[in-house]
Amino acid sequence: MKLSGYLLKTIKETPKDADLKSHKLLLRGGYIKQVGAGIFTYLPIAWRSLKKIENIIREEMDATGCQEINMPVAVPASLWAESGRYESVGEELLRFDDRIGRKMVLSMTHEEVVTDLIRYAVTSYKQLPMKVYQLQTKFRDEPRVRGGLIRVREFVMKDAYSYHDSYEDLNRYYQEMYNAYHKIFKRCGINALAVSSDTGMMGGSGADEFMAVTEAGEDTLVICSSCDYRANKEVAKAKRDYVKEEMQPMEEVATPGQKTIDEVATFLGTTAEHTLKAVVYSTGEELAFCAIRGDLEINETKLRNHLKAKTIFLATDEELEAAGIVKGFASPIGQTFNGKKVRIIADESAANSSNLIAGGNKIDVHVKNTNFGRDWNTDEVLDISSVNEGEACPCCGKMLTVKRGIEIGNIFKLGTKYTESMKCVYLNKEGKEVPMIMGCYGIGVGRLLASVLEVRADEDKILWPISIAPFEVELIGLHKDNQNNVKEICEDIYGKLKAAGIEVLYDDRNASPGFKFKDADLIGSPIKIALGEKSLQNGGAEVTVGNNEKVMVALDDLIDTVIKAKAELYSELNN
RNA sequence: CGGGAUGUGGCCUAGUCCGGUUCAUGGCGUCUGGCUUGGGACCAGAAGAUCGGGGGUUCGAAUCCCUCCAUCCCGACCA
Repeated sequence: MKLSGYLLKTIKETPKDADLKSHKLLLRGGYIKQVGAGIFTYLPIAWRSLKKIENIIREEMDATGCQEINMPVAVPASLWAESGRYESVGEELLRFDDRIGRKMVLSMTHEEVVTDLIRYAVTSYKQLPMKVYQLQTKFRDEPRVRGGLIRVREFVMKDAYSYHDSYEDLNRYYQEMYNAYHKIFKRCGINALAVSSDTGMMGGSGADEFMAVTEAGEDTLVICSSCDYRANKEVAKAKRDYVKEEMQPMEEVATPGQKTIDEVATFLGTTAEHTLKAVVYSTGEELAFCAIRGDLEINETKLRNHLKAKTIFLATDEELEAAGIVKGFASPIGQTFNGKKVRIIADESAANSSNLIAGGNKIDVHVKNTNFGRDWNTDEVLDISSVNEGEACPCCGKMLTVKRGIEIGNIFKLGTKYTESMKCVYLNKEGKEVPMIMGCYGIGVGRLLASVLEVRADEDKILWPISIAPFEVELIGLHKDNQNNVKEICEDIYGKLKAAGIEVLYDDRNASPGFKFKDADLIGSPIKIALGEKSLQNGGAEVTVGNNEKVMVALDDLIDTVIKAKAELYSELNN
């Protein structure tokens, strides 16, 4: 490809809307053009990279026996009604009516459509397992887009779905996918970290997320410094020692104006971990009165899952008042909640610690030496706490560390959530009708592209892994009006590179050298050839491979040198 | 949806508090001509803006007020 006439528009100044490194680079390099919030056009260089990522994914999916299909974006709402998600999913599912008033949705994921296909096409255990995938546009009306391609509303996703006749087989294939994912990301130049995760709106029994570790990430990861324990903070656990001692008699103390945990602890000359904190959440339908040790925080994901609620939020002052809860001085002890039904939920930390200082349920009063079981009680004791950096690993007890990550892929064990509701059944060996057992597996293609930049790029320079570079090689022609045949020589080299099966972008424009070099820094080819009068005087062309120093290569050796460098760059990625 | 911010030629930006000689500054980019080819050259000329939209106050509005919209950031949410 020659750069003259190529649809590329680089810019010097960073558009003010961009904040993240990847976003700035993608805009400056002319990879993407924003059309609306979270909606982008991809220019040729971006599209080339995306296609390469897609092909890597294809190869690895095919290798697991997954078959490529294509499903529609606009689908009848009735399918989503079958699974129940037409109602249960929020406004990120874009719903609309077609011309004769039929309810439609823009697919944000395809469990319903694919399950509709499988229940039609697969009816016997002899056909299982069945695995399909697609690379296709998703639309999600995200409440908040973020960071260029990191979080968008319309994007291409690889989504794969597998159907099995047993959990053993699902687990086996899940592991195969797990391995394939690592391979895909590695081939794209990223060492992804797999973490245990929440199943969210997908439902099901287990899930892992693949994370690109970077400060720009939206997710918080809890990672053991010693063993293999890794989890999204949403589900992470910690091993905690609780203070167990002989129960002392309860004692009311005046704590005028001391509302927060820290204030109370300081006022009474102790520390937050000897206190009991009450936090009240609402689902909109019921209140959850949560008791947790004062130094810990509620993990809203854990709580929401336990409550089986779509959303939860801190109870409003009105809700608290109606239930007779005294803000700042509340505790589960002797609560009547004005007769209202309020669930008391105890974090393990609160239920297992002795002699905690709790609220007195009266203004300016706290109570010392409160104990679960003796002074208050509930059937709902579980872990609803957030893990903090430095706590002990639940597996090995060593220190946990915290990092940020971008979720570039995820895999779910769905079980029978969709196959039951949509009657996706097969006949087993006994001739009995049974729902299939399902898994699903996603990768955000554009997000992966942006993540590669977040992880690998400099502030103003891109160096793509060769596997996903828009062009493997850029030939920078430094010539003016073909003086001393420099242009002819470049054309010749360009032709030979192409003939050797190398993807080369030839900068043949009539621009200044500085201009071309700056553009090359943004196009990010891992192999760059600078060829001009000066290099010819020095014996040939300058070749720069990756981050290495540039080397002078005689023209006769140039093609071989590039072929060799290319092979080495690929093998580094594949190991 | 809550909090914050911003909106001025294609891009970045001055002017906005304190209305009026700037009915709009400068740079980048674009176009024409010249010159130039090793890190975003130079010279000359040109095109390009109803100052996000609407309404209001005023003799007069980019500037003040109301309202709507859009975009970004934080939070909520997120297969």
